[in-house]
Amino acid sequence: MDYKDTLNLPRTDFAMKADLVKREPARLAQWEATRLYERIQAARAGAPTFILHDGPPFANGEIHLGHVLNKILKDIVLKFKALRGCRAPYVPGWDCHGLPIEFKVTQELRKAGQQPAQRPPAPAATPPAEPPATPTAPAARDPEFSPAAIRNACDAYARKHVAIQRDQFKRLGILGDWDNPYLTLAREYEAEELRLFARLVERGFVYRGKKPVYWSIPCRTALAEAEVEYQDHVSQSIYVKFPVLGHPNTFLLLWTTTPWTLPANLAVAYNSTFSYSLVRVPTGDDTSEDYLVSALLLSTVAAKCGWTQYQIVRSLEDGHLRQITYQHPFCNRTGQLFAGDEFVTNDAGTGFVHVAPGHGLEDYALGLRQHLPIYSPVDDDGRFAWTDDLPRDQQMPADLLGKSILERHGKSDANEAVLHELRARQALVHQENYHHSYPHCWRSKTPVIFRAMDQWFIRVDHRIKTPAAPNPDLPTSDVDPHTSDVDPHTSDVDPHTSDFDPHTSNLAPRPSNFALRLSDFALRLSDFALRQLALDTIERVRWIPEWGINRIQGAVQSRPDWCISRQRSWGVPLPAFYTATGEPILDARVVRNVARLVEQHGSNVWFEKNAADLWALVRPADWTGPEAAGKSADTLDVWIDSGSSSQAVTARRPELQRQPAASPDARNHLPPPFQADLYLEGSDQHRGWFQSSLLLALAANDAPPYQTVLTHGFVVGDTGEKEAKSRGSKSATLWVNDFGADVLRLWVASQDYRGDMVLSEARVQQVAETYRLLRNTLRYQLANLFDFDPARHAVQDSQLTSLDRWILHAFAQLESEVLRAYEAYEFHQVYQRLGQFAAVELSAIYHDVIKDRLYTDPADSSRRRSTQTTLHRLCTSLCQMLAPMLAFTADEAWEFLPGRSKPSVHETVWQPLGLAADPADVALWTRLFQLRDQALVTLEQARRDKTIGKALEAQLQFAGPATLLDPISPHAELLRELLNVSALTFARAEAADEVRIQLTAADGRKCERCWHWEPTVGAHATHPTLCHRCLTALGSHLNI
RNA sequence: GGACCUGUAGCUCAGUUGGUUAGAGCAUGCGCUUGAUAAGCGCAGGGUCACUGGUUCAAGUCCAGUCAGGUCCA
Repeated sequence: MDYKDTLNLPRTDFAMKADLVKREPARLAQWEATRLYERIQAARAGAPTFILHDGPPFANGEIHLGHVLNKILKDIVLKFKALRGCRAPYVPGWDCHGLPIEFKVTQELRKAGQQPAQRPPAPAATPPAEPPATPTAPAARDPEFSPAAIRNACDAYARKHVAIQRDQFKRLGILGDWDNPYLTLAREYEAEELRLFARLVERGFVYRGKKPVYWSIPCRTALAEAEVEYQDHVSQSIYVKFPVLGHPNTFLLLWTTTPWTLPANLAVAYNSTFSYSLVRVPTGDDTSEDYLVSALLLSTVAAKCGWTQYQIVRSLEDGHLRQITYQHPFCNRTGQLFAGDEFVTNDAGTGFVHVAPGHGLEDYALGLRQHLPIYSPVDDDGRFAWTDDLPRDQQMPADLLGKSILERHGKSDANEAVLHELRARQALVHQENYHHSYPHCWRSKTPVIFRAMDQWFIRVDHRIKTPAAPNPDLPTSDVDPHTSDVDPHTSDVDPHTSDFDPHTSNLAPRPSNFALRLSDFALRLSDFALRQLALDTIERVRWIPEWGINRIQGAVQSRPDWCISRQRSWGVPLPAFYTATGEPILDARVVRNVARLVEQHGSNVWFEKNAADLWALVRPADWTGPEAAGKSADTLDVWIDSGSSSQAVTARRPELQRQPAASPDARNHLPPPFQADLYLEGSDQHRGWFQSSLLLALAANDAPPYQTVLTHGFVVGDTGEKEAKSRGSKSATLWVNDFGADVLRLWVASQDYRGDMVLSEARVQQVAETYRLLRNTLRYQLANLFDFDPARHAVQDSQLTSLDRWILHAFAQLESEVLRAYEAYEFHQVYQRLGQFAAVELSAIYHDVIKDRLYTDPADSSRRRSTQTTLHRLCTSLCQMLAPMLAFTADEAWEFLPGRSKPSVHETVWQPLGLAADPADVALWTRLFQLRDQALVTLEQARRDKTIGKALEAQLQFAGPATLLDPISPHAELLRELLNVSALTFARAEAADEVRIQLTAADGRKCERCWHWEPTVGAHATHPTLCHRCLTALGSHLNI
């Protein structure tokens, strides 16, 4: 007969080949059909909450690898938290407003050469012309299309891309409320954002001021960063004399490449760390002039200016320079010197930099610091013009007025006129062409200018006058637990029982050291300016990795006031009005009324109604201020959009509210409703969303929007350089289609995300190898559980064999390490530990050793059932440990697990096994593994000598002194099993000081069934090819 | 140009407060097995710890600088 049929060989339908690209979409469909996400949320009702607030990606284009990384990391966190019993909802979001979309849409509209179809119906009569928003309001919009038309097209565009990206995200196995994401274009969102803005207005944070922006002269429009292209350009580089007051014949020598900005010069900057020389240059027989120049640049400057003989009179430092006053070369005013170490360099020029606060960002920042006017004597056509910022007699000579800055054939009237002015006063020392890269308008291809415009700002150093009253727009966090509709008895998880061991878990819903209570902050905003409050708060937030704190501190410390107005159509309207004389009206009550209107009709209402109608709708009944004649045409900076999400989403969505606290004391420690446990984004967001969210939450609601902020690096290509489509990089969807989402997820988990992550075909291949290892591990276990029913066959702990106890002990250690790593967000450690455990402890040792007992022992023998009990436990926990990373595969394997409690692994609660081992056992096993290592060398030697092929052909003799042998000799069978040899004996050798191993060919013959070499083979007449053990095993089977 | 960060075997990661000969797993090579088989087991090779200098009895680890790469800013 064929004895193979009498073995308990493994069998399973869990395929070895993953076929992820085919299998994953099917599982996804099943998750959706059975509403898995909703089931998990329902099962966790009443459990401790973990709120991760999603940073909204931009609703433009397809997802790229950065999105993949970010969303998978978030999903791993949330799946882990849910697995550990938390209610961890996920509300995905999209950032829908902003220039890139408006840009794309206007291009498309222009290409189509027509107004969009969904243009609002034109009124019967021509609508009354709007009064200009302000006298200097920029005409930033595309004149070809009405704002409402552009906005409708942008809305459609954004929604289309939300749908595209949503499907791509879902394909990655990310569970969440995809049917109800938050969109910054939703009217509820916009309304809440405006209410937050109202709060800033009433607290005095918002003001109107001037700031230099890019300006395209032919297009008569302000430009955004993204609309500027850098091109090579030839500028006029000039060295100019500025007379020093009180020192005749003494001049500052300064350098500029934009002569036309000289009429706007209000200061000169130097570097306080440089040394400056006063040099005397002969100009005639007895005459000379003195010049101030940076010492290090002196020789270059002298060469350019043709100073052949000059003398250094003395050197000057910071202390001298700051006291100097100079006369403007052709305007009737004086100026001062200021330190500008950030931008005064020693690699070009003279060490003195011309400062025109209305014409440059650095100049502007210095101007603000020194309280200089933001003076920009240029009109919308790019021509010189007097302004009201300075008295007329201090401004440029009248013959400069009207000169155009726009270049024609490389020359501009304004530059020429200024040069003429300088020459006439002998103030021009040197002039040359200067080749450099300079910003140009993307449409007209002309050089752009920097020009100060009226803008709205948030004052970052503002301190509110009175202690904060509660924000009326915020839901109260003080929920009465008795009126809560959550029934803790229907929940899977009892928040009050001991699932959360403080020693092994920091999953307690709120680590108390990070519980930032409102009361801590409410008073402090009146004690400290916003910036200082933010800096204090930053120290109380947990930053992962720790150095993230440096980034955010740097960003907050160095930031200027926040310019929040944009001359754009696709955004939330900046709800200001203007009087007939152009005075702005910005009032919190009006803003709240606008919010109400927007909530009812959407923000298009602002663009579709004229100022009079709008004003009538939002004017407070008891209004005593000036009446509005015009409305703002500006939109809010998109960073206000996404930065408002703590109030617009975290505080508003019902599922993001916390479980009401059980005791009054605990309730005092409940964080405010807009505060999330975790924000998780790329490290570029320190300056972006982390900052905007923090400032807005503090300014409006007195507390930070997050307790912990985790950042990750970026995905780079094989060469370590940035991945970009332009470099021919593979798209995210292609990666998914080539490898499957689970391999990509595993790749994400394998990476230490604190640095850059290199993605390449070869490296993903490596991860795919690990994937196969893990999949095979699960497959082996499942295949050997084919006849196991835990309810009927499970063996009690005390009945487990020593080998089983060993692996469970090792597994318990693994589990606590994996748990720790997950909790510390160190997923690459999870990956390493699981991979190594599967390879070494399981595949190379345990799985290899137990084959003999699983296959050859009687099916229902206690030894086999003990091992199956162990396998069942291992496989159960392994599926759970893998589930956050291998979302599809772990769930697929789970379906094959006998006696599983829930349909999906993602619904289960992962309870660590925690089998503690007897210390004596641990010592024994340590010794056995030492001997095993030693024996493996002996076996390998014999294999090379062709004495044996497989280990079962060998028998081993361990010889040594009694002191070494006695502790292990009772465990000969254990050791034999561990080595998988046919026989193992011990021999006393008192003279030896160590154990020696001798290998010989095994006695007897090979048993046809178990493949052991046994002397008993041949003893039985009917079954001459079987050993005694197999005969016994087959006793009932064969009717022996 | 500035701020912050990263740089340990081909790959992914360990490496406590400085302390023997720098460790794993994967991959590679060579064997074994053919009852996990497009699997499994064993053995072996592989590192100037980016580079240079310093502190120290002792440096992958501390300090300074250089180089390469990234993010943000200019």
